[in-house]
Amino acid sequence: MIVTRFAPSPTGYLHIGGLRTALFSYLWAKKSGGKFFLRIEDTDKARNSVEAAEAIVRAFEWLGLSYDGEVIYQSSRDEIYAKYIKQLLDEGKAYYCYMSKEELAELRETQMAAKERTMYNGKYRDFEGTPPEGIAPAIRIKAPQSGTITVKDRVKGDVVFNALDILDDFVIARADGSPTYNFVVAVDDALMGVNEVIRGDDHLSNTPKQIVVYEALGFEIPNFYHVPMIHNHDGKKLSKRDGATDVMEYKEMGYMPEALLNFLVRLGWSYGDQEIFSMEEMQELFNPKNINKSASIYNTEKLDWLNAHYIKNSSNAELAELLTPYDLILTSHDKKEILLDVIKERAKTLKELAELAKEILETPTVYDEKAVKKAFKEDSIEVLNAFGAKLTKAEELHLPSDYHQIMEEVVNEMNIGFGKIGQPLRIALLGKLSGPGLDSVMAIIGKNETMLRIAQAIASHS
RNA sequence: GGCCCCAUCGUCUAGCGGUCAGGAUCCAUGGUUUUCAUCCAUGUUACAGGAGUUCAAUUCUCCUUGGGGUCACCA
Repeated sequence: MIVTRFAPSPTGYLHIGGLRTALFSYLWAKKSGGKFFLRIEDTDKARNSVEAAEAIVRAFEWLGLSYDGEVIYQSSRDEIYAKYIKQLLDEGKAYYCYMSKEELAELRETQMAAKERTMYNGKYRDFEGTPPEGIAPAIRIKAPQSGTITVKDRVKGDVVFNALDILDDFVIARADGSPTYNFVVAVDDALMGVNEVIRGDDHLSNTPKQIVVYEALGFEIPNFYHVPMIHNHDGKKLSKRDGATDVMEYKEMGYMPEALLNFLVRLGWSYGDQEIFSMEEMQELFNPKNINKSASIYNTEKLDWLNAHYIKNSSNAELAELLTPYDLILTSHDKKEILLDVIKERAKTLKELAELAKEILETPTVYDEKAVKKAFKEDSIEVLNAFGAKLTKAEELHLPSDYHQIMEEVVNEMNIGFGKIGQPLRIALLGKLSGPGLDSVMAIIGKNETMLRIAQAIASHS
C-alpha cells in the first residue's frame, strides 16, 4: 500500500509550491487506495505558530483535499523522539557534544579562512574524559566519515553523495533537548509507514542525512521523489514577494479549487497532450514517474484560462451558490438561468462573474462618455422612444426572443440597421458599449426595469 | 566557494536514434456577434554551445556556458 504525506512547517500560509507537492502526494496515495497524512513540522518552538497550522488545514478544506486520520503535530511527539534518541545514545551511535556556540563559530571561521568545508570536527565523537562544566550538551549522530550515500531518487535518478563532502556529525537534539528536523522527519516517516516521499527539490541535499538516521535506527528507507522547484519570473525560488503565493489568495481572487488544482497538477507533470483534468481523472492518471526533472516558472496565464473553462462548465446552480459570498442572491432569482448562461461565458474569475451580474442587475448610474459620444445620436432618442412605445403595449415578455422580436419590428418599421437601435439601447441598459446580448439583458431585468432604464437614459441625454 | 540538480517555442509541456520537432497558453489575423466576450479557423516563435558515439542525433557520452538548490543547536 502506498503511504504518502505532506509535512509543512507552520511558519506561514500554505504556499503554492507546497500545495503542488501535497497534491502529488495526495493523488499518488488515493490512486491506489493508499494513505495520505498531514503532518505539521513544528519542532522549532520559536518559529512555528498555531495560526499557520490552522491556515494550512483551512486551505486543504477549501480545495477539498482530505487526509487520513487526524493532523499530526510533531510537537506532541517528544517522548517518541526521546526514546529513539536514547536508543542511539545507548547503542553508541550518537553522543553528547559539549561544544559551545562560541567554540563552534570559531571553528567555522578557521575553516573558512583556510577555505575548507565548514563542518563539525568530531571533537566529542569519541570523548571519554570529564565534560566541561556549565554547558548543556547537544546530541550528535555518528555519521559515516567515508564512502558514499546514494539517494535512489525516482525523479532524478540515483544521486551519489560523497560522505566526505557533505556529511558531518549533525545535531539530532538541541541543548534544550528538542529534536531537529532531519532526525524527526526520518523517525516520523518510518513510524507512520510512509513509503513514498514526494517533496521539493530543495530537500534533496538533506536526504543523505535522513538516510543516516534511517540506517542508524534500522528503519526501511522509503522511495524518494524530489520534485523540481517552482520559480518566479527571475528564475528564483518562489517566495512571498512574488505576488500571490498564498493558496487562499486565489480563493479571494475568485479562482475555483478545480482550476487551481488542475493548473498545479500540470506544472511539472504531464499526461500526453491532456490539459484538462477533473479530480477523478487526476487520481486515475497521475503517476510520479511522469514528473519533470526541470524547474518551471510560475506564470498564471494558463490558470486564468482554466478558471474560465471551469466557470463555463459549471452548472448554474453551482455558480449561484459560489456567488453568494459576493452579495449576490441568485439561487432564488427567477431569471438566474438566463443570467448565468450569458455571463459565465465571459468571466475569468468568480469575482468577474459577480461584477458582470451586477452590471446587468443594477440600473446604470453613469454612462460611459466615449460611448455616448460615439453611439448616442440625435435620432437615437427617436428610436428608443419607438422601442419603448412598442414595449409598453407588449405583453407576456419572458424570453430573450420576445424582446428580440420587438427590436426587429422597430428596425423594420423605421427601416434602419440593427446598430441604430442596439448601440443606444446598450448605453441605456448598461451604460456602455460592450456586454451580453441585449435581448437577454432585457429578459433578465424585465419589462419595467427596461423601460425605466430607457427613460432614464433619454432624460439624461436630451 | 564546496557539493548536488537542471537545460525543447515568452510560459506550461510532448518527444524516449530516423518526426514537416506535436499540443496548450499567450500574442496576431480572419470568421461568427448590432457591441464585447465566448466559439471556430489561420499564423509567428524552440531543441544553449562545442566535441564525440552512430549510416543517422533534440534524443546517448563528455566538456563548456547558463540557471537553480543546498551547505545551522531552521524546516
